Amino acid sequence: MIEMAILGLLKDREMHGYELKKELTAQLGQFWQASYGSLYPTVRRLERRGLIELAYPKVDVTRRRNIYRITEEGEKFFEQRLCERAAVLDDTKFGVRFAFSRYLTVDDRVDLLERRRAYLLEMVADLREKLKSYREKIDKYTYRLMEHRVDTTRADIEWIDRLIAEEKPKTKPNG
Amino acid sequence: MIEMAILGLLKDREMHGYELKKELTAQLGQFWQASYGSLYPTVRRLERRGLIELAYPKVDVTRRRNIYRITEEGEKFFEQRLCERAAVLDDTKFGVRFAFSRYLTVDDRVDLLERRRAYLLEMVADLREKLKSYREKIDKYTYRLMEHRVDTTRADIEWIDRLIAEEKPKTKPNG
DNA sequence: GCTTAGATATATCGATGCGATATATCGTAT
DNA sequence: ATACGATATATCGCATCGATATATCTAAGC
Repeated sequence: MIEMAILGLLKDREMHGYELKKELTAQLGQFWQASYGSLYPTVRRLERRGLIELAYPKVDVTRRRNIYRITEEGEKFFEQRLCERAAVLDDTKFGVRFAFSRYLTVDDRVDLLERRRAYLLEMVADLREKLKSYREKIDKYTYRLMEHRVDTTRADIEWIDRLIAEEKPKTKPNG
Repeated sequence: MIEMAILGLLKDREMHGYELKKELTAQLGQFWQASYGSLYPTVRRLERRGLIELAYPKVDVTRRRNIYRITEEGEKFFEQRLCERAAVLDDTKFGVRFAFSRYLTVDDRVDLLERRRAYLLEMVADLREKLKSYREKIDKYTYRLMEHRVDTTRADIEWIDRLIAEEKPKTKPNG
């Protein structure tokens, strides 16, 4: 997912590693702790694969800053992955895709939201079933944690419903 | 964290790997996807360190099931880690600790909840500041994601407040 | 009794990610 | 001058993930 986040940020403008780290923390820090240990190796990997490249090769030697830009191939890769139907849409995967969903068509964005919605509904149903069947068997605090997850997931679904309602009129102007 | 989860489960009763995987998914599946790729190596590591051991060595050869139990050393390790003050109390770290908080004293449990509360309050304050200063600078969907996080985190804090209120009267019987 | 299918059970591979740390330079305040 | 905190890149060892291989057990259908 860090690959996608880096490509998404570089699609906006050229950046160097340290800058990417700051932006990742600021904009997407809710989903994971962007560490140098994953950032720099991933940047290298993307460069090796030709998905990004140095913007001003060797010019900024004095400052030792490596400023990167996304390549055409990188853009293709990014856009393909972005609208790809992922089997599991957990918090991180959904978060990164939604954060860059300005690069999706309205239809694909609504589709993303609806698949996330389905995933969350399934999770709530599973948890509800477990809460019923486990009631006396599991620990009080584990039980509380499951109840809590049901509550917050319901709030998530309501948030998604509002977003879908906002997006949909554009595709199907009717009610 | 999988180490702690495995030790916590084995503190209740003896289990083999496959069973551990099922319990992890059922009880703690909200926090991470317990995969075989992390489960079996972790079990091995815990065995090598003497924190768990085979319950019936070589007896169940026919079924090839390795049934493990926690050792005294494992229990010590588990209890120390459980009440240890972690610098960061993200979802996973808090979740695992809370799920096994029946092994904590009331005071330590309240302390855990209050540290999680402080962590979440800080996160909300950070996000609020970012929402103000970034308003026009960042993308609409990234912005929505941050708003969403603020909302759900507030719900989280309310849940914690209710739990603290439930726990506290036992230590300080007064209001 | 024979075979097939799905659940049970253990294990490992390569890739990815994390936390800590090393190193050096830049900007600026004393 | 120099001392310090922010900027910047990089790597090490370990933990974790997703996919896959392999074998056995169980139950159903013939």
